[in-house]
Amino acid sequence: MINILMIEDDLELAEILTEYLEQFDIQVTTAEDPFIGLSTLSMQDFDLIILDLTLPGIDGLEVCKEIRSKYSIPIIISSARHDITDKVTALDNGADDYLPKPYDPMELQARIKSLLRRNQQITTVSKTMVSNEKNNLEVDENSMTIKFFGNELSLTGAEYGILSYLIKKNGGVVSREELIYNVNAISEDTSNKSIDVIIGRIRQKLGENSKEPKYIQSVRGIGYKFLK
Amino acid sequence: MINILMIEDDLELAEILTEYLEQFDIQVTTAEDPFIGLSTLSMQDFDLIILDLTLPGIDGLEVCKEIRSKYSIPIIISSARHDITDKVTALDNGADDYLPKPYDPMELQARIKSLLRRNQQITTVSKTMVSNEKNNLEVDENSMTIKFFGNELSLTGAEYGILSYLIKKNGGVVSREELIYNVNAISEDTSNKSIDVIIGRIRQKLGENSKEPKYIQSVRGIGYKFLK
DNA sequence: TTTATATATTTACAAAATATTAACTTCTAT
DNA sequence: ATAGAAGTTAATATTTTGTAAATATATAAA
Repeated sequence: MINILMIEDDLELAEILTEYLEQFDIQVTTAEDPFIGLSTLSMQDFDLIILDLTLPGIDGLEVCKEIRSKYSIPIIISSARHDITDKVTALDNGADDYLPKPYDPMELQARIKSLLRRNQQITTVSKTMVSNEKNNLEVDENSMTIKFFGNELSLTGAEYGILSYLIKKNGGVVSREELIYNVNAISEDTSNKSIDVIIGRIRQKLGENSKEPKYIQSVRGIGYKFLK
Repeated sequence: MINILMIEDDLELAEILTEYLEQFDIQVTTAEDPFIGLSTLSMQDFDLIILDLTLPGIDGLEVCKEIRSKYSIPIIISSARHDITDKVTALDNGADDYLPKPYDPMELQARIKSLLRRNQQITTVSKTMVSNEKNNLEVDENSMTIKFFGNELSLTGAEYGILSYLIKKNGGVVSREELIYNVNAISEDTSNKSIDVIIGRIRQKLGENSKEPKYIQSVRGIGYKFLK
């Protein structure tokens, strides 16, 4: 799923494009106002920006400069201004493409694809950390690794899946069924008992004594929870 | 100094553009014939290609596909064909931009600059070694080469594609499907098993022991990741 | 408290899944 | 024709998952 931010005050056009792009698994968030657009950008992750130039309150070129000064996200300018100076200024100010209105949505889609193909570099990092005096665990979903006091644990797929699931649940109780159903590396026809076995193996790797658990605690009759 | 290869049979236009771009420290090599263009490309390093679509002997789209299957160099299509299908097909076949003739040379220059800004990055991975610290892997996307401890590795297209992809992912787990889909030199109907074989060949060239991998680690059930 | 029952933990093992490697075929370009 | 590369297949090695059985612990009933 690709996420695009569209800064465009022509809502009718925005609507048409949004619907068109949806077909290609591209989700569009529209900001009518450029300032709202900028604040949306600071709160959410997007893969690309489509920016109109004639906006209320501020010139689109300024918005473009502003975005480029903070982010390396690809920008496509979509504008009714056909002036060569506008095009050159926009491209010089950090825009990656300039599409003069009106255009065929198909061309927009093709240009988005082309730009993202080049730009599909480093994926957004998603890290979850749990740390206090007693425990210090860091889940890196990107590399599928878990660090325990700074050292990478050597976990199998099922072990990684269960431990990261418990950690992400942030202390909530998780049933065995929930684990079987949600952890990819565990097949769905696995028996509940097998979960206990995998938990045992994780505990061993954490150097945990199940009598006095510091990390994973069993919840009788249900499953397990991660101790915060 | 920027080096551009222009494949264009309208020599008058080529002459005008060449002179214009020279002002901006851009050197243009013109190939009137597409086949000569392709062989020039294989002998010299260029930063970007400007490709006309209506060429003698072969369709420009074919040339585009051909170039993209071997190189990751940016391609700007410059064409009198305004048809939306041509635009979309070109962009889908690996072109980075499509500029309908006639255009202002100034716009061409702005688009060249914008594209190169994105594309002229070099990825370097440095590792801390026992004895000394050194940058030991360096990916140069322009020349499509990878240096290992300063020496250029002799990699085939598929090997370069996979290794550079893994490195760019910065330690993120990459599935076999993702590699098949995203690495140009690998055809899309390749079986997953073949990826393992190519990985094996890369490992051999890196002098890696798969039991104790320093560079490429397999991620059971998914694919591989590059060790940071 | 004692006993019975349910549940959890641990250990050992077999089956299944997956990765690695080598040898071979096909394809492409020269 | 030849060489090099990509891709396939099959044999081998390895790892992981899941199960079963033995043991330990907790809960509830007598």
